[in-house]
Amino acid sequence: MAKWLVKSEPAECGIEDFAKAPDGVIPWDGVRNYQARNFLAQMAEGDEVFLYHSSCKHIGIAGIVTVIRSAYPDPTQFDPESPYYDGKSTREKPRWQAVDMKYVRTLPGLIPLEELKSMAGLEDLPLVRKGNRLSVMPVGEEEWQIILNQAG
DNA sequence: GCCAACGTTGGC
DNA sequence: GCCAACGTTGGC
Repeated sequence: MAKWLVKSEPAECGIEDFAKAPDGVIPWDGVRNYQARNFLAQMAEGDEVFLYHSSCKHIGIAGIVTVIRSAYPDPTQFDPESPYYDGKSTREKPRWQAVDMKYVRTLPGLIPLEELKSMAGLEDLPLVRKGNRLSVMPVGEEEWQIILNQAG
C-alpha cells in the first residue's frame, strides 16, 4: 500500500471534520493542480494518507485518513455553482479527479512543520521544501515510519 | 497583512 | 515555444 500526504485548511476540511463526518468519509475533491491530480489518480483503495493542516495557526500533520474509493471524475468540475467549476472540462473528457477518504485517527499531538523540517530523513519530502505548493504528494515507506514514530 | 515562490495564461 | 503578467498558495 502506498502512502501519501495531503494538505488542507482545517477551516475547510481538517481532521476534526473527518472525525465528525458520517462514517468518517469525505470526498477529496476540488484539486485543481495537474501534478497533484496525477498523484490523486495513483491512489488505491487502502492507501494511508497523512492529513496536513495548512494556512492556520498550528500548521503540521494532524491525523491519518485512508483511501476508500480510488479516483473518479470530480463532480465539482461540472457544477457551475461550485467554486471548483471548470468550463473547459467535459463529462466525456473530465480534467479533474477526486477520491473518497475515510477517517482513521487523530494524532495524539500535532507534528508541527518546524519539527518535520528538523527531522532526519525527511529532506526529500516536498512538504518541507521552501516554496513548495504541491497539495498531494507521495510519502516513502521510510518517511512514513519516521513520521509515525514521532507521532507516537 | 505581507510577500516569496510557484503554476497558469495568453500575446507574440 | 518563449516569457511577462497575473493569480494563488501558504509560511511568517
